[in-house]
Amino acid sequence: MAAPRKTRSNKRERILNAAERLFAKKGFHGVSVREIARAARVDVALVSYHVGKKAELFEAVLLRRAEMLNEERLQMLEDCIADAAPEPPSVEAIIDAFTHPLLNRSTREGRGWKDYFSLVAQANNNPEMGGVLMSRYFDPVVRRFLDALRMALPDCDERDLFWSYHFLSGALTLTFAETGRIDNLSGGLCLSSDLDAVHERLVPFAAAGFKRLCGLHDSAGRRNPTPAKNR
Amino acid sequence: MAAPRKTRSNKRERILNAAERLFAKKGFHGVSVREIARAARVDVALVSYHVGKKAELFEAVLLRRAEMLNEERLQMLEDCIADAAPEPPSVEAIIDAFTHPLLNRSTREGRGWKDYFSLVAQANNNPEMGGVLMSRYFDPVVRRFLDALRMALPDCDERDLFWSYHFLSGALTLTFAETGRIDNLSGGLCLSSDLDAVHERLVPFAAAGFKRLCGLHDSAGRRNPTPAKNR
DNA sequence: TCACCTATTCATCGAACGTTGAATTGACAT
DNA sequence: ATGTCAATTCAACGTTCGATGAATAGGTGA
Repeated sequence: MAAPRKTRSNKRERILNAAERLFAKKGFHGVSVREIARAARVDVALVSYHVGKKAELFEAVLLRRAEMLNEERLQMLEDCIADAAPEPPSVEAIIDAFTHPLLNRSTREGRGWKDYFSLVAQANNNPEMGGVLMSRYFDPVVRRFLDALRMALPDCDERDLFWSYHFLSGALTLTFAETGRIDNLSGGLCLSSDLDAVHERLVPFAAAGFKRLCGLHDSAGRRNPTPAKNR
Repeated sequence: MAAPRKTRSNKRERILNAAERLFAKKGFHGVSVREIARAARVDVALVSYHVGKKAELFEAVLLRRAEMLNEERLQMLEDCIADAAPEPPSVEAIIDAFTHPLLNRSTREGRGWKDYFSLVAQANNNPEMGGVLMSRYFDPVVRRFLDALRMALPDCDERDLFWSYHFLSGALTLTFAETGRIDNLSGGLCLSSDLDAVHERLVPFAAAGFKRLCGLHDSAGRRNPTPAKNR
């Protein structure tokens, strides 16, 4: 009974790991099942046997880490609410609870997580299935964060709140892609891989945006200065 | 001489249009050259003849609209600088000059532009070639905008500036993808396709972020409240 | 009219694709 | 030892892929 289960082999995990890495690098259609099997050092038929068709393999990869991730994010959110009680938590603290578990894992918990987030970044920007899959796996947690933000930003307009989250999601997503573009642009001063530098800046950046958009209800200066110019 | 050139047929354009639409929907590897040729109602060999290999086709699609886009954006930037002179322009005005030509074309100038921006969104988040291609086609313009932002935010830390632009780029990029995720999340209150609603909000949101991150140099409250907590 | 050049079609190449049925292995319970 | 069932291998299915060489069509200038 001390012996670990050896009956259920680890080949399914190997397949998921290889798929994660390759899907992250080349996208769903950019990798073949045979290539994944080769990378996992596994017969190609085992992919169908253990996971299913190619689309199911992709979803399995996406789901595997989403669960523990969502768990941790909800825990951090509850903690930050409890810490601030009976006051509502600050916008900064909420955004930190939202982003920290992601950025921290990506920098400190191995290649797998980096690949995973790169995969999520591509899926999130893919109109073919991105909206559906991301909604399915992450929106339940997002709704909880929006609830917290409503506490911190009372009487906030609902549309402003959703769009502000959308902007935060976009900034976070592009960060995960780690395309190296900012490395070029900044001449090496900033590095795509330096997610600590991102975290340090994304929280105040997004918090300022939320406050500006959702905070005040006098309309003065809130909207775009030249909105109706169709030029 | 009044007759338009008919010798150079329009089949190359038809190929680029079909490629634009299909690449936007399914990504580079998700579409076959044969599928593009079929959609363009053109023999498959004509794709090679007029454009070249598949990768060259993708770049041709990307390049085609980038040129006129960059031209317009630089013009708007110069205008907004001239309007404010001798004062530096506001951060809001600069960001508006950066985003307006994109969002406005996407909403008001036909399906082709919407597809194009969706394509850009996917390329920008693709680690395989995204960083390189985006840098090549858009970074020259971006550098000009960063120059203007340095005028509006004197003594701004360079890294803060680059990262702030990165966040703006991510927010803009996810908007272009139009995945429908925010439609689900908001229960139909917000629509991915409503880029006017985005523009109205993205400018103040990002401007507030830039000012918070790049504006003040007293360190109080600027950084993330819990930066070094490795969870 | 004829030669020329571009544009277009046709047919086909070898390779790789996703998936599956049938056969083989290996450990465990009876 | 024998039967059982999950895990694994092997071989092959029909399809589609990206690319190209050879043949054809069609307008233009000589």
